[in-house]
Amino acid sequence: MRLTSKGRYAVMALVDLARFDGINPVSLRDISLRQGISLDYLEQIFSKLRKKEIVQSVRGTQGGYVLNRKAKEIKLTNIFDAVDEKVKTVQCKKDSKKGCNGKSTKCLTHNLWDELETHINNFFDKKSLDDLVKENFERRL
Amino acid sequence: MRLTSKGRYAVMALVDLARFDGINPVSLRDISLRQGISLDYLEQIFSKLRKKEIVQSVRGTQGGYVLNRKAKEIKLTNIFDAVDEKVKTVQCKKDSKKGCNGKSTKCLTHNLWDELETHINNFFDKKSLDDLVKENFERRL
DNA sequence: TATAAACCTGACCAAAATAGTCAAGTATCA
DNA sequence: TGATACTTGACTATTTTGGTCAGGTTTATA
Repeated sequence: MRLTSKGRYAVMALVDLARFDGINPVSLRDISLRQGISLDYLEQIFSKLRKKEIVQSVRGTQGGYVLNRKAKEIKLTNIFDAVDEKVKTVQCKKDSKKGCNGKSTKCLTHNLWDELETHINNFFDKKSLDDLVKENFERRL
Repeated sequence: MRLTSKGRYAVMALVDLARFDGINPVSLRDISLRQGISLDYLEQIFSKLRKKEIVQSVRGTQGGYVLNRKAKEIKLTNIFDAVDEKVKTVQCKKDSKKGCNGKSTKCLTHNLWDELETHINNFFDKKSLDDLVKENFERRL
């Protein structure tokens, strides 16, 4: 099981951006340089974040992106959801015609994976962007 | 983030096997048929489980596999570990020469991923094979 | 002791997902 | 009217996954 870069990058970029929340837009170029993430890739990611109304774009010179909601109200769940980073434990859910592995019944461990998903999602539901910014800020003192 | 089949199959197969714990060896052929997992793939998986002393093989006719420890003492962590299913959230750890993304410092979200790993591993540490067998048995009543 | 059942090993491979790059725009501020 | 920055979509190399295939070896039992 692994977390993909897309999800990680999205969170990193948003933490970077959140530090300037309310001050001025942050350009992707700056984020790219500071976080070491390819600009082109960031654009793909921010396009999705914008569609899900997590950020707002500001065009033109001195433009960039700003948060569309308070950092406290942006949960990691929202971010992962926006960039299609999902916690997938079983395929069975995809085509509900079949059970698991083509059987008509649930596989022996079906409930387990459900539990695990819930467990992980709980973690993401609790954490807000604001939490991350604060943690990071405290660490620097 | 997704869980790979290898980890899932390993757990499914072991739950299947654990139901006959102490009675007689279970052949991979039987598990393959019951769980709908390719025999060849099961062999790969059980080879790893045996090396980590989670199961023991019984050769010859009527042979198969048996648990090498009590089901209660086999945690999911052990199983995942055996089949190289790891919870990987950050790459940074791999080459400790660099920080994250080639920076000399930890990335803004490094602690977050560490926390997440711990959170997930806690879940796996608590669950034993025995728990799963019981849950499954109760569900059938 | 022959043979079939079952384990064991390693090489190989196709498909999917990932992690981007590249190109060609459009909008807007200064 | 540039320069800056967002916007979009197509494309691609690499890696991982999820197996298959071939050719063994070992051992119980008839």
